[in-house]
Amino acid sequence: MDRAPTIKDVAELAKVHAATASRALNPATRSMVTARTANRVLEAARTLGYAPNSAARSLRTRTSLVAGVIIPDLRNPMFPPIVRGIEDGLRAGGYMALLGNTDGDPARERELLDAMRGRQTDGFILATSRRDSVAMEEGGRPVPTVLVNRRTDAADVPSVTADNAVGIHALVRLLVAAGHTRIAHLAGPQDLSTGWERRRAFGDAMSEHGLSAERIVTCAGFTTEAGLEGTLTLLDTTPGTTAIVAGNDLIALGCYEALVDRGVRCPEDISVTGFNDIPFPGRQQPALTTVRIPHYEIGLEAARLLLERIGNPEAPAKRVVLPVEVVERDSIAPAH
Amino acid sequence: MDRAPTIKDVAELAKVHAATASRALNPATRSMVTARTANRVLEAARTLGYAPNSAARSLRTRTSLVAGVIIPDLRNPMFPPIVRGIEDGLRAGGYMALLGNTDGDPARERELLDAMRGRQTDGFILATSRRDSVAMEEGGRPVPTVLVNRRTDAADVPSVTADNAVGIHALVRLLVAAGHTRIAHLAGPQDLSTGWERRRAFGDAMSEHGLSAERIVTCAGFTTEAGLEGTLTLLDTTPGTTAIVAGNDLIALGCYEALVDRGVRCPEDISVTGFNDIPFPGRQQPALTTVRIPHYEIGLEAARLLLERIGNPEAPAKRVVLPVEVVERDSIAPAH
DNA sequence: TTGTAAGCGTTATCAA
DNA sequence: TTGATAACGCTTACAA
Repeated sequence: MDRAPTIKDVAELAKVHAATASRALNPATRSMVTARTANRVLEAARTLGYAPNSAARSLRTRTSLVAGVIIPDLRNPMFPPIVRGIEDGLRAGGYMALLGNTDGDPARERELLDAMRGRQTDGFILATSRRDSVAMEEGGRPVPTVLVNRRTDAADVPSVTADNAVGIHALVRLLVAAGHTRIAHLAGPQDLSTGWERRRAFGDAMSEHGLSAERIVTCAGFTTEAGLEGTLTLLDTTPGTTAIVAGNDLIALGCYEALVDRGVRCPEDISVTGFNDIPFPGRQQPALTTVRIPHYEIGLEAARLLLERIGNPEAPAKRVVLPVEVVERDSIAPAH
Repeated sequence: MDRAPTIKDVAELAKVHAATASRALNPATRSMVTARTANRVLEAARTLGYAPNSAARSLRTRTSLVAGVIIPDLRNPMFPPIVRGIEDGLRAGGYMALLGNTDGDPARERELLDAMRGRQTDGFILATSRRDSVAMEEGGRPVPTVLVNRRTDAADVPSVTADNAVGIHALVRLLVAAGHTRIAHLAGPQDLSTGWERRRAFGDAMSEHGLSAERIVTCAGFTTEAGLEGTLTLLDTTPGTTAIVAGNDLIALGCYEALVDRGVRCPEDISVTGFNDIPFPGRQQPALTTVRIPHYEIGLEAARLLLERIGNPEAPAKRVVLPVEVVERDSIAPAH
């Protein structure tokens, strides 16, 4: 045998027709066949080491058992555990993941999406959506899609996100308990749900404590550089700030740098908090108080949702929100 | 149009036969067609938003433009940059990556390999090979495969690895320059090329400096736990050790823990070095002197090699070794 | 240069 | 319950 065995080879060995072999091989149709022939076919398949040709199957059934997973950059420590969760979740349904990075470039995202659809991908898990992104469709039918970590304003696409509001409320509570009142927020980009929800939650949390949320600077991105810039602006425009709630851990890191530049001590002069609890390259000084989000579980749940969605594309879109947990470290000190 | 456009739709719109459309669409065969018709077809394809059905193409051509990438665990910080490099390298050849994690389980690896082969994967990039792993074949023909980071003893499979020998030599030179002579090695598993090559290089480097490499303990794995265990054994069996060359960064981290347990100070009492320069979760104390390997480039080069291999499976197997760089931090002190 | 036709391996429909 | 047959969309001899 110098080529992979086909279902015809199996059928021949089992002395049945290819169609019968197909029925015997597929668990869903196995009941259409007598147990005896089913066994003969299975046995033949085993001895030949038969594996179905998925290209042929895809062509015929119009499904591929492959899902596209699109993220900004795998090197962002947010994503490896999420992607791992996705992979494990997909595996449970016999699916595999086709992975693509966009570096945040919408054009690149389009390309990837097109290329993956051309490859008969059955659905997508996207970590790249913006608040105004719209649901994909193909010939009037929605393409099964699940958003992960970020979501759109429109509620028509299923999503799995962390509980941003609860996380921010907990951080603000911690700061208030430490005596802070002049608390600022380094917001993330407002076209991303994460940036927007956290900013909104910050406003809500402040008013709950009878404080006004006026010390807000919006950063250009969820990056260290943007965090540095944002902090400098913040220090220049809102004197008296004693605590900063950063939009995420990277912004908090940039904040650390800016504080050092300006000779401001953390946490003695200004307390700082992050969000996400990503593993840091190298040392953080001081260790950052932040909100841990369940990265792996977010991915796992997203995969489950996608499998559901593929099974029933018309079902209402679930929006799953997973609980978070505050991790107290050394970046908060009592207000002076 | 309630279904994706096929090449027939394109042909119809361009008023040519499907075969002609196919020739016009494929850059390799475009010269068989007049420029005028080629343009008409391309134009028609664009207006319809045509994307070729890859299942049909795969079925016909027996290639899928998909490569399988198999790693132990994406959450190991070694792998994200490697995988990202792979993806970028594959993209250059129009390929995409199907990703799978094995958690180091050979059975799981077999499953993945089979599942991916069933999906017509054109080749594999494996980060999971052991020294005694054998080249895969299918019907007598080798399955195009490239090994990353680890390789087999047999030289018949292409691989891309970091220069383990140079890295270890540089570390030993650093320690010797700091006055150390009683230098120990916490070796990684000897069935992995990384563990074996580093151990061998340690022996060579020591003799080059006229020192004997007798203080060696082999750890059960490249993990923090194994590093802790190994260090305890080392301290118990080889008194007088003033420096430890750990098999990788995780082993070094375990070493740190063991030293703290035993009340030994690092680097004052014992100097420690790592390998890989992975981004650490949280803080390391003291910052680890280690060898940085070019993760991204390793992945990129592996992808290039795979594309070459797919193009010409019979060509001799290249074994690419990429240069490394020592990163001096705070975990080495002068010998007392 | 273009059209015709066959076939890749599977599964769904229809008939026996 | 099983077999025959057609079709999925594409590429490639071969013929025109």
